[in-house]
Amino acid sequence: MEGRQRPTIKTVAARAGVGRTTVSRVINGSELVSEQARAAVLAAIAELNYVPNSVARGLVTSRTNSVALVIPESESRLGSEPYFSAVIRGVSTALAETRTQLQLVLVRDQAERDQLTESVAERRVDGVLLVSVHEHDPLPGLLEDMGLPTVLAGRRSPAESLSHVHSDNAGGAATAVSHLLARGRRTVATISGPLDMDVARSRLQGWREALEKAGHEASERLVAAADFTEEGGEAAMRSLLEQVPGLDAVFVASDVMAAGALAELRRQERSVPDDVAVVGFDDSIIARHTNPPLTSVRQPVEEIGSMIAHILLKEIGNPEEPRQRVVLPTELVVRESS
Amino acid sequence: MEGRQRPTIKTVAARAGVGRTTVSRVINGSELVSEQARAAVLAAIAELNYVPNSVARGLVTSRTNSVALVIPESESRLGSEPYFSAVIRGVSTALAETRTQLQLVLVRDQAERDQLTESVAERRVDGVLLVSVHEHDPLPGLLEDMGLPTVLAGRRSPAESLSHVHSDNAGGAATAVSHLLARGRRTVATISGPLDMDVARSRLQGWREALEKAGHEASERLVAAADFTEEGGEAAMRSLLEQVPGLDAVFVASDVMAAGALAELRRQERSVPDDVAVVGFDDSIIARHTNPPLTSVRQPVEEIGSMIAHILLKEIGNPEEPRQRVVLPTELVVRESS
DNA sequence: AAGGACGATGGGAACGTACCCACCCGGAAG
DNA sequence: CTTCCGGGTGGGTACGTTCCCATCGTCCTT
Repeated sequence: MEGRQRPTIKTVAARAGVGRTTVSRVINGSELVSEQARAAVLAAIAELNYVPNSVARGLVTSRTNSVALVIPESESRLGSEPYFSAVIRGVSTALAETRTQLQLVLVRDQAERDQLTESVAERRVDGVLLVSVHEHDPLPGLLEDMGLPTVLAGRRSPAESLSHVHSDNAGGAATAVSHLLARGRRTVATISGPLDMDVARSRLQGWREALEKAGHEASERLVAAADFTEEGGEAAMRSLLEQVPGLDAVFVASDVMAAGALAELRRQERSVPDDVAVVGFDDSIIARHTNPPLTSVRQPVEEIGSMIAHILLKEIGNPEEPRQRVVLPTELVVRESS
Repeated sequence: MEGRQRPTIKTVAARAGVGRTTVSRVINGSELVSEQARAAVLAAIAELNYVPNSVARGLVTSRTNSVALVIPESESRLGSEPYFSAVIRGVSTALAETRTQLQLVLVRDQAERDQLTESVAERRVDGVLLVSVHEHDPLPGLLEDMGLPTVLAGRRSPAESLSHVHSDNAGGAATAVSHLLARGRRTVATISGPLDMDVARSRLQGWREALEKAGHEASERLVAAADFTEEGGEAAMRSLLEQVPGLDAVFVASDVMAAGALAELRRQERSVPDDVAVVGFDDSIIARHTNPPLTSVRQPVEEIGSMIAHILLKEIGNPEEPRQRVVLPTELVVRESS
């Protein structure tokens, strides 16, 4: 009794005393079927415990009802960045409504990247969600050329041609810097992300604009770029303190880097916020637990996730759908570090 | 030129001047094909840029080359617990070697649970990985009945019948408690996880054994159960301090709960570690950032992930494979909270 | 020199579904 | 009473692959 064959549409048809097509119509909710036939089919389905074979269906419809979420990051980041988890949650929520499967693809090295493009070429997914894109990443263009619906969380550049969703990075950064200035800080440095990422450039731009608007000079000496890791933040803070010993505030483009910066400040016995005020970005879990708790720019990450999923589903449904660019607002959460 | 049809195996066969079967043989690495034919086929594949259609293949082989990773948790946990991210990384690493796709399924409510069982019934995956199982979770049994290869991270109970991998929870907890006793603590309380989870019971058991081995009484008054959340940890700490005001140490069954406990201790102006020593479990990123940094039991989470994936792949390859139970060692990481 | 044996090959069938199209039948319109 | 129309129905076919089996040489054995 164990290995019983799964019933097929043919079994159901025989049981219900109708043709295969009628069963198919009932399953797919067609109107052109009599009440009587529908009832018979439904009963047969229930009795036989029939479930349509989605692979066979996919073969004929050439749809897989699954999308890939691609996270192209070095190993260290998925672990430390709650950002990715939140995106995953949002995507999963949006997808759950439409019975679309989520394929998670972590791309860490060239081998995994090749595998991804091959998997995409095999048409195992109907569309692709891309997170954390770098400026010269070949993947988005590749997907675009293949005609596969693609939506980005973030963008390669302000001229991004694919649909994308991101938060108001420049605005959030500017708010953070204005907040620091409003508290009387004079010399606001910044630790930026990798400058081949638009998200890093935008936050840097926000810092610059806020300073200039307030009549300060946004000197290059006040900028240190890092790589969104804790160690990177630490090293950047060290370098800033060397370059500009008199700084009294720093806007850090991510909480994880800010945690590193705080560690370095502590090591150099600079008190936070008395000597140096610090503001992070993301308002991730870490922000609440640093010493002192970190003021941070909150971005609606989960919403970004659900929104890219929604847009992708729409583009899968209709490839002619116009591309969308969505910007979501940020919010400053003030804690004790500033 | 945009919407060109993808080449099929038939196109390739015609191009190479051979039959479909020969092409299929070349693709699947069969030995029974002449060098000459193989070369012709390979050339045709390259020229046409042919990629096999995995859906069609799946239809006949009834294999999808994808496995599901099911994370059945309330929304709050995937975000806060680096545990899940680490498992995902490990699984992804192991799967990448074999070109197996990873379907991520977040199960948060009944609707998503129904969808999961349906998706499994549709045979869209070759096997299932289950994380964070509760004692009376119906899902593992359901999967077992369906004959679908299933491997757990953790176990429902010590009598778990499915293959599973977990860390030495009891041993890790005992080490933590012994460490506290060795530092001269007299009254070691504990905050446990939900007692319908084996992982929580095992850690509680480790606490109990270590106390008894040292000649202390493991009184029930020293135990407060929480739900692995920060707020839960906070409330549990509060209740312990009410019950046992004289406690001088607490072993907390997760870092996230420990962070909550630290917050409550701070509020009640108990100094850590001077008045109360605290040890957590997981050695997650949070442990390094609490105030003070948290002593914690490290478990090899990423390794758990890659191991469950490996075992699952083996069972998919051969369903007769004997069930495995793997226990991985833990390690105490001492920081300033103890 | 004839009979196997074995490597190489290709055609047919099957996997389970959706869709095209032809068919049947009853009621409304002429 | 015939004709037409359209709702309801089911058989044939296609989707792209793998596997079974039959066929065809060629080389080795007796």
